[in-house]
Amino acid sequence: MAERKRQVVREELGEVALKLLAVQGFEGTTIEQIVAAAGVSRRTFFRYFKSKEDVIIEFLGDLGDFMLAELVARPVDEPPLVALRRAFGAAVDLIAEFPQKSVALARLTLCTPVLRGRYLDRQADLAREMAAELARRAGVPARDLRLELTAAVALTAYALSLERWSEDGGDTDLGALLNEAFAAIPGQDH
Amino acid sequence: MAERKRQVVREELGEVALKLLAVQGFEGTTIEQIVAAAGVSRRTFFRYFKSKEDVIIEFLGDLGDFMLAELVARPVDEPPLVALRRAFGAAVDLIAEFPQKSVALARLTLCTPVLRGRYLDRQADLAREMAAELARRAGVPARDLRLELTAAVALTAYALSLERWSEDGGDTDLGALLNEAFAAIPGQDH
DNA sequence: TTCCTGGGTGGCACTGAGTGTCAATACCGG
DNA sequence: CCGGTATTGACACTCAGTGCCACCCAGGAA
Repeated sequence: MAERKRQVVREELGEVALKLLAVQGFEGTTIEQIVAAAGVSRRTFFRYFKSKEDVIIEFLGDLGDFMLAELVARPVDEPPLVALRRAFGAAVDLIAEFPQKSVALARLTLCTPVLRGRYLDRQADLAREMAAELARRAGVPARDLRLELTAAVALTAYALSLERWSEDGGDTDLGALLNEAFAAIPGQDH
Repeated sequence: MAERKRQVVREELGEVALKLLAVQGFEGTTIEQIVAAAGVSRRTFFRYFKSKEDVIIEFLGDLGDFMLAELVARPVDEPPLVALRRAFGAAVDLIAEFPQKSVALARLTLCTPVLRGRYLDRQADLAREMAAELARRAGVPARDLRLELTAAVALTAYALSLERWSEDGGDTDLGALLNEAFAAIPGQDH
């Protein structure tokens, strides 16, 4: 009951914030403006989000968790790059369901230094976790150099696709971009 | 003349700051403490550094510029990954000249979220610039997917080496770690 | 109905980063 | 010794983020 209300306030705050941030830019928008538009106090904002960045970044966190879960769900006999591509494909489908919101989010993240930093940080973390999962599947010890590099290059391919997609304004087919980027990864034909 | 003095103050400020930050951590150290130890005013600090982060990050920026210059200086007929490995090797030699300072810098950067974000941001930028240089050498249009992925994976190999090296406290041979990491990059044998 | 208890909220004051402004000062050539 | 330029310090300000406390408003117990 009270839990429902919390979720509603949180989503409302997130929506209002994204709208303002997308229009005025990250640095150009103060928390004061966000909470005024949402009708809550400044103090309450910080009860829902650790920082201004977190309003935007939490979407990325959720998406990362989703991608990792998809990877875990892939059959164990798939080669690493195939499993990664399919896992990312599922995430891409999720993104494509809300193209306008995703583009706004991506644009804001990519052109705001502090957000881009947090995004890349999360990506590096994800690469580590994915490499660990790939190691588990392959039955080799964690922190395998090859697998860490594989996860990193796959995530870079994904990031490049997303970047170009958001530059195009979300018009092109993100799934196709992803496949193209994965096809450009060297050393997977043997 | 006055230019000399500026450089002296800047270096003194940088040294004092690094010492304090390494001991107390990034968040745990205030600008107040740094300027008190350096004997200048808070305002003056911000005349030399754009932000607290910049005291640390500027070293990374210089190193990145150096690596890029080394890459440009490599013979054009070297394959991309070889040219990158050699360029990084030169940077590694530079790092190995000041192991204690480099380890402090690396540790601080890697375990402070906001600094790690800036570092990764810089690394992504560098990957883009290096890919552009590789494209120029190869005579292909810029923004080549393969080359961007190559640059990104090479920088990841470098970053992984640096990470393990700093975890070891700088005891191991960073150059050897780098070669090992590059050897683990898939798809370079043909 | 009354009490009272707990989660959510707003107000307030505080720290710390970062910026603009201005007066003072130090240093240089003439 | 003097005038101009660059550096500095001091002060005031904005904004992010945090701690604290009083308040309010449900819902359960007497």
